[in-house]
Amino acid sequence: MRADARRNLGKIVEAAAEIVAERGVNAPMELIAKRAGVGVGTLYRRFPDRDTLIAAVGDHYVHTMADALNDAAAGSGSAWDAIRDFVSWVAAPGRAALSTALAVLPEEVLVNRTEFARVRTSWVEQFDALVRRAQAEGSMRPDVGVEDLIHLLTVFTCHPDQLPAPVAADPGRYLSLMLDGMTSGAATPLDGSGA
Amino acid sequence: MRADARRNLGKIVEAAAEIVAERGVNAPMELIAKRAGVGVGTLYRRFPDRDTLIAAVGDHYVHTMADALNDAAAGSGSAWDAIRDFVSWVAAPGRAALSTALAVLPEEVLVNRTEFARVRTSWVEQFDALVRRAQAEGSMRPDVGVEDLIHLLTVFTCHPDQLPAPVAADPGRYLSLMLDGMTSGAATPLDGSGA
DNA sequence: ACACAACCGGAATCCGAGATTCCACTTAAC
DNA sequence: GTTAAGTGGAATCTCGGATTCCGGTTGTGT
Repeated sequence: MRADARRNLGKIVEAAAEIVAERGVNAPMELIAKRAGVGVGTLYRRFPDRDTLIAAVGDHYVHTMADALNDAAAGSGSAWDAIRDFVSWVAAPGRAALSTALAVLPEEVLVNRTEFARVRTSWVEQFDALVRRAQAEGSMRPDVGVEDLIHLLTVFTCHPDQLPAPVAADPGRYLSLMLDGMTSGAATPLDGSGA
Repeated sequence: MRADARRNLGKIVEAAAEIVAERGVNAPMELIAKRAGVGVGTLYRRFPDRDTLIAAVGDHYVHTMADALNDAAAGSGSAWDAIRDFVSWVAAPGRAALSTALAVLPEEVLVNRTEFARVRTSWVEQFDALVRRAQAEGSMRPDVGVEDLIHLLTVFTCHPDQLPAPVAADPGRYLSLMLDGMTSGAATPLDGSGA
């Protein structure tokens, strides 16, 4: 493979990640090509069909998440703090919000994608461990689980188009509210002014 | 206007409300017609364009909300209880969840719709009063407002397609979590098993 | 019961967004 | 300098959905 071809491949996956985050799994291929600065032809040569491309995006995404979770967990604070850190990392503005997009993926797309499945599973496990740790600490209420956390993350990080504008503009505020709902103790103050 | 025509008109608005809740403001007209049990022709005769129809749906919707809020507020409990009641009413399964759909409406559609604007404004005001009352009671934290409540309601009641399946399946769970995040006191137990 | 205007349903037609193909033109690599 | 890999994007094909139109119905007044 020629050097420039490899370079383009990278640009395409990156662009696809952005566009998918913005417009969902069915975003026009042409948009992706444009964002990547290549022609549609190039896109199709590299990824014969949409699924292949999406799968590549999935791989990329799940790795990013795993790394971020690792970082958060490695911090010195409590498990709860780690969770809070990770959540706000995910909710940071400008961060590609692929979760929702990928969440609706039909299973077929990821079948045989062992790499993706492997990384994701281990990510969930690690996240789950963190949650249990936080619950053991007594800082998180016991009647919620990782799944709840993941779902909420998914909801609040999905693209602006899907969300009421004010929520999209400040997902962190609402995520924080939700986290407060998950503590066993008192609420912490929010960022904004409060309506 | 003939009696059957009037009857159809009602069926159409009702069907439109359902479909819009399910598929958003841009749902195929044909679906609406089918749901209403009429032909597309009939639909177009009554509502020359999509906007007219959507506006009608908006009127209908805002009235429903206003009534529900009244009922909740009229109850004997605390303001906070009233809020909780109203929120769960909105989140009840099967309830048409139009808010998100209508939220993305371009302003033009509702301009000149004085009826809609009037009812909505008064709804918001009443809701706001309730919130302030709850805050005065000390049961609701002071750094959130009606708008937050409305936004969150919007998020969790929007159509399944827009939401991760688990959230769509049990919006009440998440709504409850969010309400807990809004109390000044401790968290209350959730319905489900917890992940 | 009759006449007729208001109504109906839905087939037929029209339209635009986006997928996919194809090939003349570039350019990295040796 | 040669050439095979790589490129962009116009042209074509598809399909979902909007909108129109009209022959057939059905309330309604007499």
